Amino acid sequence: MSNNNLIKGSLQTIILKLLEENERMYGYEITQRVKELTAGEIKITEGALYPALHKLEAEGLLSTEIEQVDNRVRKYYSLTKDGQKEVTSKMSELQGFVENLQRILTPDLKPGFNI
Amino acid sequence: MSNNNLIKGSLQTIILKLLEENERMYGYEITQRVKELTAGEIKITEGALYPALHKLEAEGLLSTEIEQVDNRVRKYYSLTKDGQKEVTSKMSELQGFVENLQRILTPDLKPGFNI
DNA sequence: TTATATACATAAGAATTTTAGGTATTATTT
DNA sequence: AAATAATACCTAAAATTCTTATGTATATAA
Repeated sequence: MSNNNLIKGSLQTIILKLLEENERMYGYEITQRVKELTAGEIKITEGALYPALHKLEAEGLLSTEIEQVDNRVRKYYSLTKDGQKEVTSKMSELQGFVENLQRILTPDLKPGFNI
Repeated sequence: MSNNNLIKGSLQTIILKLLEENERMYGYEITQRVKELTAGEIKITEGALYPALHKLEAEGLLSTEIEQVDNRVRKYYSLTKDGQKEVTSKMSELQGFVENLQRILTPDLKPGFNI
């Protein structure tokens, strides 16, 4: 796990959104899914991921179940009720931010453009 | 000046891009332009802006001229040669990151979608 | 005359991430 | 058989970037 740049601030949203789509996932699985979805361009570092998961759990947005698979411990995360509400909120926050970014960075384009 | 959050790291790109479009700008002007372009939704704080400008100047991407306007000091920033190259690089980096973000967060959509 | 706008700046603290380590099992390669 | 990579968790120091709070100073508006 290493190098990307950027991502700062969007990691929580990524975690929550992936869990909205997948019911439950474990940490390592999240890193692999992101790598796969972005053709290896975004690599979630473990030093960023695990503290983020622990924080979301401490905030009551995620719950955990530990399972034994092939003598290896897996810690599965799922959205709580509060977590489910938070996904929507965090997603529209991020979407709004990206739209504003585009307004700043591509001043020629009008609303409703293509990337 | 207050609250935004999200995508820490895009401030440098914003500064460089605005200077690519405007030849020269001073700090306060940048905060106002961003506020105006985003209908007040993104407010660049001075505590973030000035250190960022100083850092870009220290890296040789920006140059400065100080001017007196109505008894008030203004510090105008312009892109250096290196700065001009860096805009392109930073812009495609950010654009690529946003595309990857969309791949993670909107798995239904195919490349070339609308925001 | 008091507050707001313009215009710069810094410094403490918070939040997030990178880098670098650590443990342990299983699978693959040499 | 031994070494490496992959799977799977974790933490801690340092770096980076941002917020919040302050400070200075002039001009304008209430």
